Amino acid sequence: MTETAKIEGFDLLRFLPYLLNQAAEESSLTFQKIYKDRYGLLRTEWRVLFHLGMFGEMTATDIGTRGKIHKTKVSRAVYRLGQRRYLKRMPSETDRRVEWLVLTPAGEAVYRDLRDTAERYETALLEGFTADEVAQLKRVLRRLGGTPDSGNSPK
Amino acid sequence: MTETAKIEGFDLLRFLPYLLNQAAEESSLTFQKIYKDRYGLLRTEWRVLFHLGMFGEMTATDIGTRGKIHKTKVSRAVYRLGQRRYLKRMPSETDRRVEWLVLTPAGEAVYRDLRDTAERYETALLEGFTADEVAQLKRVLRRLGGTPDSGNSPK
DNA sequence: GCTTGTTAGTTACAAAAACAACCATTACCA
DNA sequence: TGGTAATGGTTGTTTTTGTAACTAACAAGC
Repeated sequence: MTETAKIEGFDLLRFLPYLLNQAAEESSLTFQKIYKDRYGLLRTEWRVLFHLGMFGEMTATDIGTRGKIHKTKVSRAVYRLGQRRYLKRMPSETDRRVEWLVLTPAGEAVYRDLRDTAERYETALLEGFTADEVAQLKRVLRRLGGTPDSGNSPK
Repeated sequence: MTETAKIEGFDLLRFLPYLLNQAAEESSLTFQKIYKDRYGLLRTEWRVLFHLGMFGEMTATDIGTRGKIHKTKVSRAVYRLGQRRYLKRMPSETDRRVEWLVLTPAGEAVYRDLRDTAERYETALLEGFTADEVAQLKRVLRRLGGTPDSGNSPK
């Protein structure tokens, strides 16, 4: 790597959004290979699947709100997951615009496999950091990302 | 938000790659509006510009390696930055495949403006965290993202 | 009931990214 | 040398995404 040093009082390598991107890129590229190679899933599809696996029945809008995923992305992911028979759609009895989404047994199996893999992957990723560092990192990231503190938040 | 609770021992909201993504997404979407509205830059273009502003002369490959940006993305970003006269290309004397890239005065001006904006943005983003938290966050992120410790690293 | 406004979700089209194939050069090495 | 591999960079094609506009259903006020 050839380059001329050119120091000014700003270092891209310490610029937070840059660091966040690099770290996010690195960690999701690695994990992406797994769900893509193993099940042919796209990033959004994986995210939708995980939401359903974790929370059970949800509507498309619920998923979008929770995961900050745009509704068109959710819509297309749901469509593809449906085609692969990883989820089924159940029309709501009370509102005909709404469909409840729920994983099929096949979808559940994929979810469990990926969830376990994710857990192992995270463990590997965090090897070498102390429990304190990890806890603090996650706390800070949650605040930065605007993630609700815990499982439930009202609309 | 309607949902059935379905607790199993894994929480997507605590899954590190997920948190990283949310935080990265949040922070770069906000900043994206600035460089897009103000200069019509694309994300990759902004990143390339910043690299050049920070390190001075570099080749396309250098930028790709440093920033983990695929070479086709770099190539197209360089092309567009060239069209806008934000950078100029200088053929290498020793290797006719290589071109050195360097910002024009116009490019420098854009860089300085965006850099300063970025600095203010980061300050706002990190308001409410202690200096210690920030330092530790960045240290951890650098390690996760495989970012070289400081400005210079040999090939 | 009927008009107006919202909400859930899909679809169409344009912009951007991923992927692969491709020159032109330079490096390696028998 | 000369032939093969590797490198720097660009271009073409296919996937994904982003943005807007749209349909269908519900809600609210009069």
